[in-house]
Amino acid sequence: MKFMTTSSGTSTMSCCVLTAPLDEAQADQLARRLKALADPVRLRLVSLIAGAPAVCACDLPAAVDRAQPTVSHHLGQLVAAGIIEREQRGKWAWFRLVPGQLDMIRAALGETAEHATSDSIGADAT
Amino acid sequence: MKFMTTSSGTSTMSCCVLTAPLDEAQADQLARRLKALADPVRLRLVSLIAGAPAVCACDLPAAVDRAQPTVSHHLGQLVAAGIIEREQRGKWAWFRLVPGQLDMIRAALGETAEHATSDSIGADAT
DNA sequence: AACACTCATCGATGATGATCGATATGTTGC
DNA sequence: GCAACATATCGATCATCATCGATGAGTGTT
Repeated sequence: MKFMTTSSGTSTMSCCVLTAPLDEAQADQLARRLKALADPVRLRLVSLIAGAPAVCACDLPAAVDRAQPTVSHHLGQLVAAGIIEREQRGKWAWFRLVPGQLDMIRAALGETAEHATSDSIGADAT
Repeated sequence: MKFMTTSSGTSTMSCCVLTAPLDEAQADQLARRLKALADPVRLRLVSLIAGAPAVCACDLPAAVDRAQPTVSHHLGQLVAAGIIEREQRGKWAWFRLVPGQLDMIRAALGETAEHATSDSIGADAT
């Protein structure tokens, strides 16, 4: 019942969902990052921020049609998840993607997986 | 405020977060799939199911250390999201990955993105 | 210093979700 | 048909979360 866990600390995320059963720590870590992305408003924020080298927070409430505190809340979640980063620039806050983070998440979801396409589904089920 | 949406019905998900700002429909769709994955128990279920051509539901409650109704609930969510599929095999239910679904999600998160790495962050911020 | 502006934090609220015991549905074997 | 088993559904509970008005903290301007 217990798997051989590798006890990955905080940022290893060994490899991917498809190669070996995730242990609890790996699953928690990946789930935390996916949860940060799994919201329509946050996805749109990420895609807006990804569209330019950096984006001013002042433009975002109108762009996603949400109140300023709501946007600030979502941006905070994305920063906490390490997906975007914040830079104060005088009166304004600018956000940009943290390079490689989205790719890490994508990689954790399956590298370039090319299995799971058998058709007989199971061998002996009485 | 309104983008030119392509009104993608149920499975288009045009391209990816990184190429153009997602409209609300695209963001909703992708968020729904990511939400289905963004839970530690479901991630472990997916990785277990991915490890074999098919997996019997009877093995899963013990494998993820949750009660049977809880596991059934999570499996239902994954099926509803189109990530796994169910097949009744006599008394047992077998689950397997739906080929290509995880890859679709990965693709929506960025194809093979290679931008967002400038350093000056914004040009004029008076 | 007083003001205007940008953005984060606080506090409240309504919605969504994870969990599991109890139960219903469906299957196998007698 | 009945007992035994596998799995889904129901109902309740507790936790998490999205949202926004009000407010606070920081910055630039006059």
